[in-house]
Amino acid sequence: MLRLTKRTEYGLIALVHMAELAAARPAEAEAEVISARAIGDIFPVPKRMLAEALKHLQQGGILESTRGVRGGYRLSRPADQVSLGEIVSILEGPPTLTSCAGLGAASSDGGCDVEPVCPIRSPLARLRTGIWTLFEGVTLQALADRSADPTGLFSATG
Amino acid sequence: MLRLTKRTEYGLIALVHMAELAAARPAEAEAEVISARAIGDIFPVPKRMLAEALKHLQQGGILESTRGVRGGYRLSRPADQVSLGEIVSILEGPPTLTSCAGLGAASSDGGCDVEPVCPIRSPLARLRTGIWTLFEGVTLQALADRSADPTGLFSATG
DNA sequence: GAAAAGAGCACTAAACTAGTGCTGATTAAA
DNA sequence: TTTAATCAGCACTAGTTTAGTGCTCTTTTC
Repeated sequence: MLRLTKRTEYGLIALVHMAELAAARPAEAEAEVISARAIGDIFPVPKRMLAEALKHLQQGGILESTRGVRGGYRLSRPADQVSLGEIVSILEGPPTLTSCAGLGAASSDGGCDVEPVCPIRSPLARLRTGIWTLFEGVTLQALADRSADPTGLFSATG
Repeated sequence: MLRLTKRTEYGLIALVHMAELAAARPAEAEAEVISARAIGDIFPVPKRMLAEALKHLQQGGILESTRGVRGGYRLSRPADQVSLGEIVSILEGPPTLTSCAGLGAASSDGGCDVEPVCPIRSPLARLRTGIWTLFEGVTLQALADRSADPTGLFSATG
């Protein structure tokens, strides 16, 4: 039912928390690292899964990691330069909607028998683009600003 | 990865096909019924799964069924009065995005330990609304019009 | 009747998800 | 130099979901 995985949820919780910490700091101050353990102590989520998510986010370039005692993670970019699309894409791949509507188009269509006569391929591909656009337009900053509408669809500027 | 199920795909294929048939007919003409077998003969999809999808769509009120020889299904409403949101909602439930962000809000939150301190509940609920709005805004008619943008997000009127 | 078609229930196999176990590498601090 | 905190990597299990099939029953036209 168009659901994000738990790992993505945990990753998002951690990222939003880091963005909130950053917002509470003077803009010039360097971001301090925060360990997976520390985040897991704050939010009652399975610590190992949380660590998995953080690891992936590091590999995806959203987080920087420091190892060893007093190590941890921090955002590698300001929160307003990280999109939800990028986060979700790293943690569970880009939204595909259907098996045949991958971003790369033709490459992933090999296995679909319907493709030559499929009446929904093209419209669903456009719909997927719409969803993707929505995700790309939501920044981590917007997610962390709890009172705001992250999509911008319902605010005055829309 | 935010993917629709196969059953939903098959249901959409059938519905779009019916909408195309309707478009090729004079507006006043009554829609003829088309059997699950006939649709399955046109598109190379598992016939039984297709039948499952059609059955659900009938139960959901989008299709009318006629039993017996020469029976089958037809749209119970014009294609421009059926939204993709309604279709998806019938075939796999409304998009929830996260386990705790159900449409009914509080009722489905019982099992979430994070809820009291969750930093992403509210923003994700708004994002879910955005996706839902997108789905609600796409009509079956728009899906059947292959050259058009079903979301309306990228057309001149947007 | 016979055959075509939908309605309903139950079942299996494969894939995915959530979560855990364990070991290794790196680094600050005692 | 030892210790402990922390990230990094691999593999494994159990539960759930998804895809697809089997079978029977009812309805309706011919």
